[in-house]
Amino acid sequence: MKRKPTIKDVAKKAGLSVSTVSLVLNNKGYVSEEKRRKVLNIIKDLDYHPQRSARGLASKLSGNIGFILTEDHFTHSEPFYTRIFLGTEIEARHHNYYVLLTTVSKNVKETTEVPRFLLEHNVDGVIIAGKIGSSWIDYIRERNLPLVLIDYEKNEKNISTVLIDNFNGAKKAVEHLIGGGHSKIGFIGGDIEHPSIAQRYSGFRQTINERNIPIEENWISISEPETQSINGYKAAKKIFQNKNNIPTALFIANDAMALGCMRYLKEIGKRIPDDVAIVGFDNVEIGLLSEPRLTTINVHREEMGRIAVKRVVEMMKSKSALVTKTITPVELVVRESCGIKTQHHLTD
Amino acid sequence: MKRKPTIKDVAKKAGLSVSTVSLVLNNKGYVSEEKRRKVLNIIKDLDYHPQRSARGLASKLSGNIGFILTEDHFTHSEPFYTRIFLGTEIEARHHNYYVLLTTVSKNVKETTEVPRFLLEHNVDGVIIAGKIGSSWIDYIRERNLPLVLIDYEKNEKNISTVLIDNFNGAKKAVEHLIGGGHSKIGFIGGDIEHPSIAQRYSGFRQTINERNIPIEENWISISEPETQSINGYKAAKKIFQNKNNIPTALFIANDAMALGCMRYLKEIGKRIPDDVAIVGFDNVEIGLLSEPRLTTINVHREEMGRIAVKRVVEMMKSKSALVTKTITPVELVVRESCGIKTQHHLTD
DNA sequence: TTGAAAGCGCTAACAT
DNA sequence: ATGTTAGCGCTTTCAA
Repeated sequence: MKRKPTIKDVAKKAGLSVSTVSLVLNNKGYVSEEKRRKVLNIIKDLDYHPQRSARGLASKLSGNIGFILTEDHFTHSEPFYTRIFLGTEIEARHHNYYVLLTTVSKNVKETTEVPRFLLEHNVDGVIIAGKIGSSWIDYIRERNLPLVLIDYEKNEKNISTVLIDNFNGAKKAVEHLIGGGHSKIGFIGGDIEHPSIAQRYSGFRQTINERNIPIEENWISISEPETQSINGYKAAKKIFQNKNNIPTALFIANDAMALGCMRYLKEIGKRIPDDVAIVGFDNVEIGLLSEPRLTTINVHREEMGRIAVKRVVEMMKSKSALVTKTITPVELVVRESCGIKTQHHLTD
Repeated sequence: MKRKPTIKDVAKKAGLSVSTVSLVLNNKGYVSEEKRRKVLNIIKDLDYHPQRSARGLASKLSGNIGFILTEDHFTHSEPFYTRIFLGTEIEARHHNYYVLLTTVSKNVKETTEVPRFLLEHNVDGVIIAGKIGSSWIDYIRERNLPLVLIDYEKNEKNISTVLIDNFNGAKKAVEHLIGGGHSKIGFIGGDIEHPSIAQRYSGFRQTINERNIPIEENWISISEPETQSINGYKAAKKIFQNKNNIPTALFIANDAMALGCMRYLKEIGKRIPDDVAIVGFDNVEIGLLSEPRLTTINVHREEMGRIAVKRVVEMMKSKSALVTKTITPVELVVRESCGIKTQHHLTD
């Protein structure tokens, strides 16, 4: 078995110095077109690939991007965040970076809890997805690492973010229901502390107001602690306990809760969408398997991951830490749970 | 901002040589208990963490484990494999390794397609989850990298594997149905080329035979190309097209297909479990949200990931590439889709 | 535009 | 049991 070629081998074969080869490798400095080509060819011939650790040691850069997720997010909202993660991996590949994923608890507790890639200076930038404790954000910023948040923001902190157009998503959902003839519309939110949920809620209220539809506070649930299916179930239970005053439609802040809610409604004999129309948010895969299939708001999760990587890479290249805020668009995906046919029927 | 401490700083402060510190760091050689303690304390004081790339360069080891998934697996069977991946991450942490995840197409096509971590010698071992082309397996073995397969095996290749006890899982599922009084039991398999599916199928047949129940081939579908929900849907359609000869129960080789099948059955007005009882396999999270909730066979996905890491680490430490085959147990999880109550009711 | 040489932080002989 | 020293493969001044 032959040894892996090194930059020396390339240099020797090219009759050039190691440093010239290095310049070609990194697209730096000035190298004549002729020699550049020559080097490139030899690299291909030898199937040479520079070794990460050597580069890292010499350049002080790891070539890695850290991706942090809170444990509960990874465990519960799995399909939502894994898709984002997949996006980061794909995009990172294009920029020749690796993504190191790790999960952490909500807040920094002790050093032993800090991701190793931070302790070992093994990442050049960090992406955090979802709601997370401020302590983490501070920790990373203190270390002067480029940081991008996905689906979360802290206004007071001035950090680059990649967000969802939650407000307009909510607007589209509610307008769709109104367009379908509904005027008794409720809302289930879950953890209202999460900016995304708060925005969806505000989109809901504002749209209802704009259309001069009275808001019935009893049909609104924003006190659940989380946004999982069970919270949707419980919220629905509360809303429907007063049998004389129930909504005919619900806009629910995410699909997981929408599914939980549907389950409860079926248990008490409500038909969906005939008795209660439902629109969710996120467009997770499960919505296609539910009965009826879920009308929802599509979120470009993979794309969000990709954008986050682009931002981090920008920040890493130019140290001018220009703070950006990218809002990704959303679309209504009409299926059966809303009971409304539309001309703008999007495919799944 | 102060410089990150290096091994030299530790050595100096301890009044010892760098090599002694290095020995302590790696638990190698002989260092007196006294000095060892001293070094350890100083490391803690300084909050010193050895730098990966320096270690990598000097030791020829990257400290990374590669995790390869085929694209379709990541995209379609998301919840199944992400949980395995999570397990690898957790276990890797204990051994001080990072896991680099990448997706590839089913077979090696060209060099540009080869995961960078292989090209750049950036992993010390590899884990592959799910069915994958032989070409990938060969590629990795040629490079002499420790390799462990999860939920897949190639008998002729002699590779370490972490598998599911598919046969007994199928047995448990079928026996549960028989115990519930069913004698007209069908099977939906999907991609029968996958060893796991083949084993579940064989468990099905053997159990039925043991109980002297006639097998009706029309109730068996093993010709679908994949194992996704749509395949379950289509398979059910075929099985139920002859209205005069239909089963009262189905054992379905995975939950995704079980859900697809349930959807079809509902469309044609069959009640579950009253008309058709269903048992799936895998215990994916969605099964809890279905209507009725899915009876299934639980697979320890996270644990499988952890075991795979343990095996790879063993192989990396001792070059004695002892081939191991670990079969992880499964349990029946009784919910509503089978219509059978049991004393051994497991929690979710 | 190219080359020589120092050195990144660590490990691993080897010497003591 | 501990220290000395030579690299690991690359990037990066600095000189030419």
